[in-house]
Amino acid sequence: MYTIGQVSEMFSLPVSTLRYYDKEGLFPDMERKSGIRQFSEKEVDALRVIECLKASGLEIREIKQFMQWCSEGPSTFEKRRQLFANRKAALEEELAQLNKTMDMLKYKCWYYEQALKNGSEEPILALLPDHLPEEIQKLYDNCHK
Amino acid sequence: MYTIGQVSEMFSLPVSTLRYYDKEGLFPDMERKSGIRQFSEKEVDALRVIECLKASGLEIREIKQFMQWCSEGPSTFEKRRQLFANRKAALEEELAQLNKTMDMLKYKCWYYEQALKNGSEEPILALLPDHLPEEIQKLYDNCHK
DNA sequence: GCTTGACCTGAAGTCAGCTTTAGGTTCTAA
DNA sequence: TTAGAACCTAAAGCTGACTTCAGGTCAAGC
Repeated sequence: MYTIGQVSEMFSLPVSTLRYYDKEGLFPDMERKSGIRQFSEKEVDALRVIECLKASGLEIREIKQFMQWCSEGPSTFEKRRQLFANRKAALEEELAQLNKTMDMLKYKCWYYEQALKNGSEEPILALLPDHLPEEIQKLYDNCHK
Repeated sequence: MYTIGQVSEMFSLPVSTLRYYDKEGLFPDMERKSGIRQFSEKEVDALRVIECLKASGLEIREIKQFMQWCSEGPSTFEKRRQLFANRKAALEEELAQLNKTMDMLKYKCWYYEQALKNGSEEPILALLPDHLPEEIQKLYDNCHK
C-alpha cells in the first residue's frame, strides 16, 4: 500500500494530478482509510496503463470507461481488446504522419545549411521542384505530396 | 492571389482559423485590398510550413517568431537552421516514446486475445514477468523498462 | 497535548488554440 | 441598383487537462 505522496514520487506526477484522476473515476475501486487514499499494486498498475493510453491519445473520459470495464470482469474482454486494437491503428496513422513531418524537418535542416553556405536561398530555390540532390529530393517529395 | 475562402478550401482549414493565424502574426507581410486579405504564393508556402511546425509540436508564438525571422532575410539563416535542428531532435525523442507506447498497445492486444481465448486473465498473469512467448516478451520488456 | 507535515475537499483559475457571436463592409451578378 | 454571398472586426465563449486556493482533518514525533 502506498500513500498519494509515494505514488506521486514513483511516477513523477504532482499529487494534484493523482487526485484529479481519482475524481475523474480512473481508480474505480480504490480504498480509503479514514478518508485517506490507499494506492495498492492494482492502482499502480492502472496508472501505468493510464500513462500508455494517454500517450496513445486517449481522453480521460475514455480511460475512465476502460477502467470501469476492467472492474466489470471477463465479460468486457472483447470491448477492451477492441479499444487497444483501435488505439494501435490510430497510433500507426499518427506515426506515419509524424514520419512525413520528420522528412520535412530534415529537408529544412539541409535547406538552411545550404542557405548558410551560400549566403542566399536563391540557388536552392532554383533546384525546385525536382532537381534537388537525390537523397534530399526523396525527403522533399515525401513531405510535399 | 487567393481569397481567404479559397485558402480555407485548399488546406481544409476553417476561415476562422486562418484569421486567427493572421491575428497571431503568422503572415507578417500579407497584403490587403480595401481591408480584404490577399493570400499570395508566399502565404500559401508559409501555411505549409506552419502545418509542419505545428505537427512537430511548436506553439503558435514560436511559429510567429520563425515567420518574423523569414521576413528579416539572410541574417536569420542560422536561427532558422537551429530551430529546425531542435525540432528534429525533439521529434526523434517523441517518436522513440511513441514506439514504446506502440509496443505496450501490441502487448495489450495480444493479452486480450489470449484472455478471450481462455476466458480468463489468470493463465497470462502466471507468465509474468519473464515467461511470456519470446516475441511478446520483447514487447513487454520494451515498454516496462 | 501540541506542533507540523501530509493528507483531504470543492470551487475557481489557467492555458492553448480555436470557434462563435454580433454587427458591420465589400464584391458580384442579375 | 440591389440582393445576397463572402469578407471584416473585437470580444466573448469553449474544451481538456490540469493547477491553485481556501479552509479543514489526520497522524507521527517531541
